[in-house]
Amino acid sequence: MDKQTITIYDVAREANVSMATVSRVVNGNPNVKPATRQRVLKVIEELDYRPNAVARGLASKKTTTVGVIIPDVSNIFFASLARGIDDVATMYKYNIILANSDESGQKEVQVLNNLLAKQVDGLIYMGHTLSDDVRAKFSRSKTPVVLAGTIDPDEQVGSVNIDYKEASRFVVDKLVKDGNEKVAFISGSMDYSINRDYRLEGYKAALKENHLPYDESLIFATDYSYKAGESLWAKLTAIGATAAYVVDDELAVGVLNGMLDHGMSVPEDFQIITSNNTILTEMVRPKLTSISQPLYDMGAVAMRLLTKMMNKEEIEEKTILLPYDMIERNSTN
Amino acid sequence: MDKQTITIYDVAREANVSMATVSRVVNGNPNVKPATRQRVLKVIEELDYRPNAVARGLASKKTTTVGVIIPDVSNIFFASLARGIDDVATMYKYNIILANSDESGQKEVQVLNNLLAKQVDGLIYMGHTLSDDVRAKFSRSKTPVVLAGTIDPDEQVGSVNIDYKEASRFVVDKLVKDGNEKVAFISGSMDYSINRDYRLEGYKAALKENHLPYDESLIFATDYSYKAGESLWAKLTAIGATAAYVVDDELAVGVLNGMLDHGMSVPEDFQIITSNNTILTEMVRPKLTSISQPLYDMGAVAMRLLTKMMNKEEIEEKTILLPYDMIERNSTN
DNA sequence: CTGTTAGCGCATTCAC
DNA sequence: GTGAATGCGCTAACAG
Repeated sequence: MDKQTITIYDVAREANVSMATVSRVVNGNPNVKPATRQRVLKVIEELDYRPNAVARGLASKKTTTVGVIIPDVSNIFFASLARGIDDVATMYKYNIILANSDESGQKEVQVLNNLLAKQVDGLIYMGHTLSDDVRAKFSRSKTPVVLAGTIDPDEQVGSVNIDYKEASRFVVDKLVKDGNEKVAFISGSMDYSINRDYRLEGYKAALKENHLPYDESLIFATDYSYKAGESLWAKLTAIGATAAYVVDDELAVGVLNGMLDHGMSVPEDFQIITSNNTILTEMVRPKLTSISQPLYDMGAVAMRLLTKMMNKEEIEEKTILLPYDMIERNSTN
Repeated sequence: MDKQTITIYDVAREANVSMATVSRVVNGNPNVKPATRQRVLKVIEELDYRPNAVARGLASKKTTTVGVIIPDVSNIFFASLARGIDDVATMYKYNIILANSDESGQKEVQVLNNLLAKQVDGLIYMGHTLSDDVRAKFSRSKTPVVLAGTIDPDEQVGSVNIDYKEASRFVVDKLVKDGNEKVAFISGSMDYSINRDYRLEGYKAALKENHLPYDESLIFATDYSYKAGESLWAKLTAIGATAAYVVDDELAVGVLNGMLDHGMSVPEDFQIITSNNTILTEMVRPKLTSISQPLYDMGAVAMRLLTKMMNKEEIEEKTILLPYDMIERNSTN
């Protein structure tokens, strides 16, 4: 039942060298005579020898794997980030242990312990918010951490985001300038710092700039789901809102379809700008105008930053803001 | 720079026992006197000791991690499977190393070597097809393998799917019975066994049952993309097709929108049934009728099967077919 | 350039 | 019940 496990000793014996030499050629150490290098390489080929990464990890204290904590892989937003992460990880010879957290504090802590036990060289964390438990563990651990698409007001660890406040201000300003005096802010939980301290602040700033009053009844805090959005049309029309900035695409599609299914026209009666520019925005009719976050790039940059940290390189700035954009489609004028 | 690395020896010393005893309590070995177990547990708590999984893996030859090869995490179809896989993996105390393959044979082989080097206890493979290289590696390796949502005509390794041929036959039959005499088959590459040997066969079977001729000009083999679908409307209408069975949701949405954007009505002028019942089918207007594959469950069952294989349990049947369904929405009559 | 020798942290016999 | 000893496969000094 034992699988043909070929070790470094087998190679050493066949090549008439010591295991140290084999180790050297495997690790690209230059201190090996070309001739013997060739010989060793040949034996490695013949025996189909593959270094045992676990033993390697134990001896070198490096596993070349990073832990990635993600709320839910089947959420396109996070999955896009994950793809960027994995591509850069592969580029730098790292593997990724992917762990779903469901945004549950308890599960996050458990997952984190697990990842740390597996001796990951670094961690990438994604989520709508960062619990105190988790933040505490991060700062206690010596393992480098980077947040991707995730806000931490403390800025104790690395992070890669866009400027959410400014992006929010920008699109709300557009909505107002296009003639909407009652612009709704449709968001997920206000417990999330990103919604409360960044996007809502941007929303308020835009109103202020345009000398419009802040009206709390225009603020909708729900969950990030299609269903939640679908049921919002009644309240929105009742209150006289003529436009909305929505913080999540599925939610926005819900709002859109709720409107359409109840006889409203978009953008004639109601205008919508959403936040994530996922492919959904192109698939619905009318297509949705959206802030465009470079999701793939955010993941990629986060992973790149992490490689630098793991490599103990100098980091110029560990809080990175990537440029955002606004893609105008047919849900606005 | 060394992180406070607390080992089993530290615990042993503090608890006045040997490291063997600590190992026993950590691993739940019953041969430990309750009193000393308590003492050890207490010290573990105090020192915040966390067993090093790498050392454990080297000593026990088990890493409690499985490799998952996925074409692209940001594809909702595979991501849904991945979510099911991870949930069950977590349930059985396994972690997942996720690796994107882009369906590239070369990358797959590389990824596979990598995963094997990391000593994963098992492998789950997803993809539209299984290359000979990869299949060869699977049968040569002693590491258990399960395919999820992936066809292998050989049936040498475990697999979890739905009955693609039957599902295809079923929906095409419906389309025909609803009065469509020219039903298009819109597929990805015919190099993929799943399209060529299963779905197309189901399509042919349905035609035959209904005494309709097989017309090759109704077969469209393109790639799985929104854009590809969007441009198909001209050919479809030119040939007089009044309905289509589409093998991928993004592709189907493309077909739908292509039709609508060019003045056709769905389902009045053209009916569509798609294959994966992802959330996309609910987000477009009209909503798409779809075969429903239990994606999450397929992933979950695949992982469950793998745990059995890793545990060397008896497997009654390693080629599992899960039930499919058809969800009728508004793209059919 | 190459070989020898220690561990890395833990599971696992084998004694006691 | 518990402890001492061995080895998993490899990296990393240290000699030579």
